Amino acid sequence: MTELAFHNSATRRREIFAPLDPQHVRLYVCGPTVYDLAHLGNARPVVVFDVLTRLLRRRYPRVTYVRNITDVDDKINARAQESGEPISAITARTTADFHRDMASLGCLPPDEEPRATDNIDRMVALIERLIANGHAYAAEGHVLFSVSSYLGYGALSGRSTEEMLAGARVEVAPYKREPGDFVLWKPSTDGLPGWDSPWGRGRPGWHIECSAMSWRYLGTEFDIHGGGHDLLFPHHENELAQSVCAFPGSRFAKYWLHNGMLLVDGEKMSKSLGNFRTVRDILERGAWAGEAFRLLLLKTHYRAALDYTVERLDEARAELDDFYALLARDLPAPEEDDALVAEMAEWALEPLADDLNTPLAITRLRDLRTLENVATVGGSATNLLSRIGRTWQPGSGQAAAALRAAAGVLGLLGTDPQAWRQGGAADDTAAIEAAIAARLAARRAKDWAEADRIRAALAAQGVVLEDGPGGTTWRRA
RNA sequence: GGCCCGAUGGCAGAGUGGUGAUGCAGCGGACUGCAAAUCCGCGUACGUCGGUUCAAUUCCGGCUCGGGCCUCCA
Repeated sequence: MTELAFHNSATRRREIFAPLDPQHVRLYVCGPTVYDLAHLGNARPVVVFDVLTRLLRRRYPRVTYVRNITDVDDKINARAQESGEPISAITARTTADFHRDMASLGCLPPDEEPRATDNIDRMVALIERLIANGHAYAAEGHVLFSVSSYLGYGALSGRSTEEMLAGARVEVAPYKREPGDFVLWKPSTDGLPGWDSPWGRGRPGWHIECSAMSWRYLGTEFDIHGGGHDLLFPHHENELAQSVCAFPGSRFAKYWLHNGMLLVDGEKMSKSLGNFRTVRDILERGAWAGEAFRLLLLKTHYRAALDYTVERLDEARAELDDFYALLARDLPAPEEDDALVAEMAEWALEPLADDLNTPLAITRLRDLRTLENVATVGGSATNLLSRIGRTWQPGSGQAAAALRAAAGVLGLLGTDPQAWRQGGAADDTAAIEAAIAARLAARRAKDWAEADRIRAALAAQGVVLEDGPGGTTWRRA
């Protein structure tokens, strides 16, 4: 099997993946701040790292995937103040919405999903270590990380302290020793969530929670840290600084993976810009929409920017229609250990080993589709086989089985094909079948006018007929 | 202003130092009573100016344009 290689943001180059413990791969991905519905941009890392995790699971005996829930944050506080809804209600509801939306996109839950508020003691312990190690200081109820105490600061995001100050947009506050120092702990007034600590009643800064939760579930060193590219600085830079300084000699994450931004009209989709569309908006388009959006995301390499349009969503849907048309056929099922099926599936997935090249893997899925169509419906795959350098002559059902297996690793094509094609209002199924039988009778009698009239009537109610060698099948448009 | 990334045919999007993926749309053919589905075939591309090379879309540099980060942000 081809060895895995990923682009490591920390070194800005492609590196062979060698886990710290080949028996147990560990990864941490930054999760949502639960104050509002997830937007399309929020969904990208969830889908991307879902595929990565599925890939790792089929190659390593054990994988632990941790993704946090940030349920203490000033944006949540602000939302509660605006709406009057209690914080706990907002975070509980938003977390449930997030789970539902991500499941609709075919994402499996992480192994651990810690909440920040359940790990305050860990954060306090971490901050105490940082103070003891001379990397943090308390001032006016705040605790700050001293950036100048850590020589490696800026290495991850590739910027020097001078460069960061050149922008001169860092917040200057009287309690800071240096402008670049960032908050680990801050005081809370009575109306705000707070926890008792050695520095008084307060709440954690944003960055410290990920350091605390990755430490708890994965230890001081683990394999992969993922997240959106916009988190590289300052969030991940600060996380790294905190963790390495709290545990001298440790390296924190070995590989840093960052997904590119999702754009709309050429601009980053974000809540602060107000140009976002929620996942829920997409899902409301129909039962097909979740998987179509997932395919849309995976048709672009994870590190590239992706411009979202509704046309692309429709295109992804049409492509899934074609895949499901094939899978809906009554095909013979190959043996469990069919060698050709395994070989074809492995070939289709091979591109994932090269920095998660999902677009190329999807191209190979299409090739498997053509091979199955040729085997089942007829035609020639000579040029296709020559292009891919293979001599496969799969029998009916073999390429389809490989397609199913390979697509499963991408989290695609898992829907029941009949449900995909004929889902929706189910109470007219008998009437449709009856109409098809009537049309068949008309065709036998060569009454083409009547046959076409029935077909047109069905089309008017959104039902498309397909006359195949095995009889007539139908789907909803 | 600083740092980073990108620029491929009508659209989307891989990849490669030399015989130019793939999908959608378009065109032609096979099949079909006619369609649909399916199969086969066709066309247009590598932002720009230089450099290296026998050979560059692919490597290097300048320029232009676009995006991201530097502040909450997936």
